[in-house]
Amino acid sequence: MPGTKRKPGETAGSPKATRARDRGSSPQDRRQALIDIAAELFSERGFQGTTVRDIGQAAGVLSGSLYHHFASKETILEEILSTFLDDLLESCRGIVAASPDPAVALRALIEGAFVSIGQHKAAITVLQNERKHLTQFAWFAHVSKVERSVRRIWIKVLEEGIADGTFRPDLDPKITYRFVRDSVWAAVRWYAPSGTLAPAQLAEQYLTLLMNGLSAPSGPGAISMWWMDPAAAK
Amino acid sequence: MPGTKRKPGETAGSPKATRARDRGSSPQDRRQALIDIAAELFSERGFQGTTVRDIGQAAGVLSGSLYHHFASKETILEEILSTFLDDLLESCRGIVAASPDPAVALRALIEGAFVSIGQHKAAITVLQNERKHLTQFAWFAHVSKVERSVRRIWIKVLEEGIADGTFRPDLDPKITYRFVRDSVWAAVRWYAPSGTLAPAQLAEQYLTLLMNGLSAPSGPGAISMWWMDPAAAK
Amino acid sequence: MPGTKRKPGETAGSPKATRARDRGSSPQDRRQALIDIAAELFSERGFQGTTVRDIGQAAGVLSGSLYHHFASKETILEEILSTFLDDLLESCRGIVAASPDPAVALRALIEGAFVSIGQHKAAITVLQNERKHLTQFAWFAHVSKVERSVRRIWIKVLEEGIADGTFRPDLDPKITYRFVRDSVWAAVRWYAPSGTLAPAQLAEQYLTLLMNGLSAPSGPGAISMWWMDPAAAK
Amino acid sequence: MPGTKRKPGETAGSPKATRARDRGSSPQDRRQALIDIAAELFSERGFQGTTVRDIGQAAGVLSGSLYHHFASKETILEEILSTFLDDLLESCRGIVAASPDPAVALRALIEGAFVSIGQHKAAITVLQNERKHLTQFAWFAHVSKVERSVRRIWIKVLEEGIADGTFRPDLDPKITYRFVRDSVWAAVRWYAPSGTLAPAQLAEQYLTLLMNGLSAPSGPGAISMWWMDPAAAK
DNA sequence: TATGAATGAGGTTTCATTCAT
DNA sequence: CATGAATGAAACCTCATTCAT
Repeated sequence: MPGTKRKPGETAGSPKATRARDRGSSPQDRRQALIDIAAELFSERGFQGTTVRDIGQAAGVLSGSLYHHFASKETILEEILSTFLDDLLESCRGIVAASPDPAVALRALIEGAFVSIGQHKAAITVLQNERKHLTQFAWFAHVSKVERSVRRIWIKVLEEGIADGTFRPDLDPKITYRFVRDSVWAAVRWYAPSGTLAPAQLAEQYLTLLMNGLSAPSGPGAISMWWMDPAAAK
Repeated sequence: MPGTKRKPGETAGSPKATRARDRGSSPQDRRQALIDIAAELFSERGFQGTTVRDIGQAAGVLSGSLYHHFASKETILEEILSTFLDDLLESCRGIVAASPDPAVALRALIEGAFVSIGQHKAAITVLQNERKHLTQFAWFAHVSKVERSVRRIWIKVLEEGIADGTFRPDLDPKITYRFVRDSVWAAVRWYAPSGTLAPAQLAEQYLTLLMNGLSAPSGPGAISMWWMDPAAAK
Repeated sequence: MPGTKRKPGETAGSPKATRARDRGSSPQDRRQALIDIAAELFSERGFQGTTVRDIGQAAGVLSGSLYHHFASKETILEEILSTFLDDLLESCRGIVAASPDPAVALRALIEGAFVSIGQHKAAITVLQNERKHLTQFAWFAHVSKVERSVRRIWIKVLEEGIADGTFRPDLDPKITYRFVRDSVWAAVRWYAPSGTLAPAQLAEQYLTLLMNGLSAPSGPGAISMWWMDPAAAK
Repeated sequence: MPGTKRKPGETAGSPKATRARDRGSSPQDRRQALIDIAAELFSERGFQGTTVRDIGQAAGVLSGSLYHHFASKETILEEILSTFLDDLLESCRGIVAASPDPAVALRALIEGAFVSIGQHKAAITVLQNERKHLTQFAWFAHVSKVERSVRRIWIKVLEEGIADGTFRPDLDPKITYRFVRDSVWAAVRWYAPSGTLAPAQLAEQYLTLLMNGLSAPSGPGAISMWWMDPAAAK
């Protein structure tokens, strides 16, 4: 169709354009819907890689209209991250309050982290990918603070487990925490909860690996040390 | 308005301005030096978060001068990623060629991955954080291809280890590979090889955790299954 | 160097700066006005010789604002050329449909071409000067296609005129078409419709030359002045 | 071949690179060769559309090297245009000096113009396409001056032909000059002297058209008036 | 003479944000 | 609340030109 004039700038996408107005929901719901749309995009393209135009388009409004709901693009991210971390902290607190036993607590913490991948994919993705770039913002201090609270809970569980003989004593709780946290959350990049692998299955695989290690169980007391440097092990 | 002079938007950093021309290094070195500078910045601020002005400034030249050496900002990244993956593949191939034993091979693969954190920090960081945004570029196909080759090597080692009874048979090699890969490379975000923790120490901690699991070794035959779902375990 | 403010590289022309927002025209008009401004500049300085800053400045906005209306500088040109050629084709089709006689049709085609100089100066100028550089763009295919349609119409008229004995048979219609087309449109470079020479007068001069040639009519019954405007000729 | 490092910036094109040095010719010849190369590119891509890198590459040297031969890109163009116009003026002067008869002189002038298309394609192209942009340069005054001299010669021939009854008296010599000049030179855009159409043939077609007009010759005194508006002509 | 690294100005384009309607 | 036109800063990139080697 040559000769057809194109109109750039912004035009609210035709198919979704109606969605914007015929929503009988409360302003709070509208706001949350926008946050969810933005979160989806952030997790797909990154925070820097998502433009406010993208968000507006996905929501069926023009970019300028977003500023009636949020002070800035950053504000949206702030809300996404805060919600995630507040949820996470609450969940962690509930877990340790309910589970005096370190082993049980750790298991629940890990499962909870896996579950959060499904619920807070965007927040986890952005937090992993763009933390450095975000630390410059004042509001990020709150996020960091909550993160530290969560960290303290995990480390306390690990330390108690080591103290009471549940966990092996030759591990640094801080390093261990980072490994566990990172390896659980790294799954955010490839794990799609809607796929063939149920969250519980995935968690099971991971717990098996994490708790018993890769080595095949071999006769009682027969823990070999093959992974030590053979030369050094003589 | 002829005769009107506008303020230039960019000036080469004053103290280094003189250094720009009297650099006595070979042409190949200069190019590599620029790549290294860019890599450093990419790993700190991300690819999208680093401007060509930043790179130029860090190198003591104006941004335009970079285009004497590289066709585009993307080209620089391409070279960083290709170099990393080519190195990695070569290293992996050498390892499996030299280690017929799956256990020994796995150990070496993991150590090699840790070592690469120190050498290719930028590539690993960018690859983790901006993979999605990168797949749209044609050149990324090569990167993906090499990644798949590496993946095949790891999985083969895991499968062989399971087959010969070294590794526990109840793990999916593909999932296991992803966990191990992710948890090793996730360390790129916080691990500074120049710090107090030597790469070998870190690798040792990780191997301990990975091979034997978190559980403390307890008396002969006393492998409890506390981490199983308590409800299911009765 | 935080806190350092750099002089902006561009400022909307001061006297018109206020005009930018309170323009009361309809959206379509605004768009067309921008196209007209750009066309004027393109015809004066060429496409490559006109910067988007020039266009913005002439329109009283910053260059970036143009991208609210057009996807790129090229898009503006595309629209200018398409409009011209669509108009031209329509006009040619109307003429041949209304004039079964080749002689009458040719006269009308030439007059139409002269009139179009006044209406589509920019398009004709750019098309003549930068055709080669333009063929690399995909959208130019449409322009070329319409040009070929116009060409077919002209050549058909010439062929019919030769066939029925109106035009001299010793001319190649294709070459003749090119000469006529080029010599009419070449006038775009020096002809200003607002000057002392009215389009009709110019067309008349050209038709005199084209139809009878430079040679003075020598035979008996030599009719002079036939080319004058019939109305004015009494 | 992934992993292959690309080197942008400039590298003297490999196949032609040798041409640069093994030329045993005089510096004058070298200079002229560069001018010819530049002329070719200017006529293909326009002056603004040709970069000094393009010229250098076509000549097998780096762009910087051109500045040993010419003060600037503009200087090259200046030389191309001056040479053309000096040649043209000389040719025109020779023609009118040798042909006292206006009809013969005009014919020779036109033929000469056609021949010049083959010899000075670049100059004619650039002059047609970028005249406006060039008038701002001081050196262009010389070009304009010579152009005016040529114009004076043509117009004199036309005026003499009208005065002695050779050319029809109802034509404005100035307008006629422009038409003839433009329609001859417009052929530069599509006429390839190396093609199937010899320059002499083309000139013949054009002279036929120009001298006798499009109308088929019909019995003496039988000049029809078909081109008049039929409606108005009754 | 030629090279190659650099400059500096300026090009097109992007994008978060503002604001009158 | 939404629109749409605009801003202004900054992004990537180009290119004529310079100059030490």
